[in-house]
Amino acid sequence: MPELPEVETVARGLRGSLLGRTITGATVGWSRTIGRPAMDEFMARVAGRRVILVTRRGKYVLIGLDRGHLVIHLKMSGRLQVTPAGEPPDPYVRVLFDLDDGRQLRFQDTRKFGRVYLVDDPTEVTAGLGPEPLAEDFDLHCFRQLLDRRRGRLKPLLLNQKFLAGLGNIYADEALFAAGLHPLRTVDSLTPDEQMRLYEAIRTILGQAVDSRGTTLDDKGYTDVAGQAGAYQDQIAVYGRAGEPCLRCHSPIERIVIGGRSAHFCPCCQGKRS
DNA sequence: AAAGCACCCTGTACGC
DNA sequence: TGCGTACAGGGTGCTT
Repeated sequence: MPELPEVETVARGLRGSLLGRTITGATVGWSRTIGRPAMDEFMARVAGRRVILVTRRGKYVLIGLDRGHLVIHLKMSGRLQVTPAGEPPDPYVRVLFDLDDGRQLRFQDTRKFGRVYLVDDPTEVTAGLGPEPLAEDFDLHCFRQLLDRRRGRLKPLLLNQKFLAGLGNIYADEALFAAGLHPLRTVDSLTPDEQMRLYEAIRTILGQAVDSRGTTLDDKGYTDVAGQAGAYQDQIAVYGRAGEPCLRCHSPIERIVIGGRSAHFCPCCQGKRS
């Protein structure tokens, strides 16, 4: 599932192959994939636009055009691939962009949860997002201020994109493990030292995952723009490891459901109480 | 503000 | 072997 590190890897890959290219046309295979404007207007307005910028905000890929911006969320199963001309069609391609060099940018998405927007200003889509956890100016002081305005349990908070942009289920669980914090711990129960550990854990885990070009859990999982898998799955400590021994203390990893979402943790290394 | 849940989808895992 | 069903997952929107 693409989270910040995967989306960052995709954005970097796209930057190399899309910058300066002109989109000669677009074909939509599943109309609901287009968030806005309506499908026909989308196809008409994107044709002839040149790519001048590729960035990321939270889990969104932002493709700046000479007029307007494509804003793309991969959700669970979305993939962006740049393919050579003549590549055989993929059954899960939802949006196809033809490029002026003969290649294609393909948005593939088996689950159809992903969305592609064409807007004048990316913040029309991303306005509600919290800060970027890897931004240089996102320091411990900022993080403490964010925490002070929140209540409730840590796991749902880390998944809340309005709190912090970019964490998903995998890296939220990994960050809580790295910080030694139980996912059901509440924000207001954190000591200053625990706040710092959580801050450091989020930054360290995300940074390492970006360096590893993301997590690919299985052959159907995430890949980068060239179709290559990430490598962070080799460093996963708790996510998807229920019943397996903790890498630190060998206790069996537990899996519980919090707010309708799975949470994986070591009951020994991540005590419920501080 | 937080919590719980249905919804959007489909491949896959599982029970019989 | 083959069928039906539950489930996973991110985000939104609704209700409590």
